[in-house]
Amino acid sequence: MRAAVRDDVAAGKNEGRVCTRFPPEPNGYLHIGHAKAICLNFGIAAEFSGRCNLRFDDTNPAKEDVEYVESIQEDVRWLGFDWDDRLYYASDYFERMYACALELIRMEKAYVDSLTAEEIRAYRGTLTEPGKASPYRDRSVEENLDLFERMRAGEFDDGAHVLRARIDMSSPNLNMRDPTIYRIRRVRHHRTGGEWCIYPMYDFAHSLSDSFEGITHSICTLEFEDHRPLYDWFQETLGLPSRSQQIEFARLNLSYTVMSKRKLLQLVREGLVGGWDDPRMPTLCGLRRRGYTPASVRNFCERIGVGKRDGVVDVALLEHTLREDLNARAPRVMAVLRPLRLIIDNYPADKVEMFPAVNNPEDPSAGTREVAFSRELLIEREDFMEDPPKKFFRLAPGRTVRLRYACLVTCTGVVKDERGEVVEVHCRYHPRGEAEDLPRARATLHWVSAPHSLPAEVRLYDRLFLVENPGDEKEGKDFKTHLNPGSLEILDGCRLEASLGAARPGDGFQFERLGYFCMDPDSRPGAMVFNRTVALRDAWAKIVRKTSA
RNA sequence: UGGGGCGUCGUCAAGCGGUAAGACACAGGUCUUUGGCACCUGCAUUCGGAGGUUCGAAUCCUCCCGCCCCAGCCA
Repeated sequence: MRAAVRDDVAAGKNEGRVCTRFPPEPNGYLHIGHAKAICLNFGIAAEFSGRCNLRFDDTNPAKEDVEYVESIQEDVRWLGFDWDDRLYYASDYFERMYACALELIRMEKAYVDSLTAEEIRAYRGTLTEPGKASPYRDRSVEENLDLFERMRAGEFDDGAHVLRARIDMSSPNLNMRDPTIYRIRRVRHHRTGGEWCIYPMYDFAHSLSDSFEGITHSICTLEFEDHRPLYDWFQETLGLPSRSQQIEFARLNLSYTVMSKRKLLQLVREGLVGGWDDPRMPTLCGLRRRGYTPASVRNFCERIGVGKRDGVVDVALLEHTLREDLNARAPRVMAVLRPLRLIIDNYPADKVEMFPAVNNPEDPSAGTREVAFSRELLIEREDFMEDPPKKFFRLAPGRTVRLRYACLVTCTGVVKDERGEVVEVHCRYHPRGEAEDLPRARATLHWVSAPHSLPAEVRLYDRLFLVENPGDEKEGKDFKTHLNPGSLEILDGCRLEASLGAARPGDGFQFERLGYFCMDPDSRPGAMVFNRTVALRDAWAKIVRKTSA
């Protein structure tokens, strides 16, 4: 891909100029598949010191809406790209396109067809049989001009006539069998209002728009490969001064998720997720709410490469670029998701100490903060086991562990409720001097001081689907049958260290030893909500998995 | 049985006639006040298959096999 562009530049094509465009249709939210296209178009332009335009392909008013043109701009900006003042709309070119259509009619390269949609389909032929000419194919230029002008004037109902390019009804490429280029749609357009009642089709509009904008490289996905001859035909036949090279690439597929607009829309419509920005969605707004950083998405797009092979990229790679970025910049903090009371018997009840804690070991400039320590602490329930297996080296009766940034403690006993459940762990701490003589603690636990901690709700997310390729609906299996019932787990009663009281929605942190979390916009004063962006890699979980398997 | 594409490690992906990069995943190990991070090691005698050309082929030729896309007045 880059090589092709490089060759064109080297060959002096377009005077070495490079101009690309990202052309979304404003009929849905952008997802990570679009991010690949965005990074490609803006990336190539930047690499060859060219320009990349943002152009809305708004030629089908029945499906489009301003809601989408706004969200799309927000998402592209969030990803970190800038189109300066080059924000365009295909609808801005309607008048010029109409003039081009008139021109095609005069050249006898287009005609008004009055067949019904069904008839046109029947006349088109099949994959193996050629199509046959419409009885209206040889209308005179005058009649075509008259009819087409009256189409624009609004004299006909939807579907009464269409304008077709006059190419070759027996072409083995179905796209060349006199494709429709204008249809009547008496629908208000979100930008042109009631000005038009005929709208151009994609192939015509896209080819012309690219030429009008001086696009040198028109990057699109594989399914348009068959359209390239038609794309070229419009520019050549009309003798447009600016020609562009269409280059195709394979769209992105991610394991354990779906990417088609139709399926994503279905998830939203049927309430299977909370909305377009549900943190489990692969939409850019969903990823943003989940806590993904723009850099992590960009790096991901960089690493997957670009080719014409359609495959499925492992989400593990996305998670890797995410952790890589978050590890470098997320402030560390201590939070306990499933609290277990830990009492330090030899620590005075009214004493409170402040210990300095490192904000980010990967970034010394992030500094330190103070965390409160007291007799009553809360630790993670899964960090204590009454009867630990061999490789478990966290807290257990008689065991000594380190409390991060604080001290060494040894478990002296437990308190159980009537059901035999451990509800309290008792320990003895080792003051400096004594601690040095102890054998090295094999584990370090995170904790919070019970009286100083803050309550919060934490939402744990997992992959939305249970199978690698849920979109593959062969054998009639609906993709929704693969939904993961455990993709969202809500934890209440979590306790956070006091410094989190200053967090704001969108802020991301590493909850030490647990994962990366970010504050959700659902948070209210006194009722914080955090989303788990991604868990830390977990060697212990791997051991558990292996020994139980 | 028409046309257009694509087949290199579990997953992406370099390679463009000179003897298989890299990343993720995976497996071991070192380090460690995060069982995180970092670091080290291992991981395709082989490039969908079979022939052929060549001193030499993943790269060129032939045939075969497999997968994807196209019959919207959607994009």
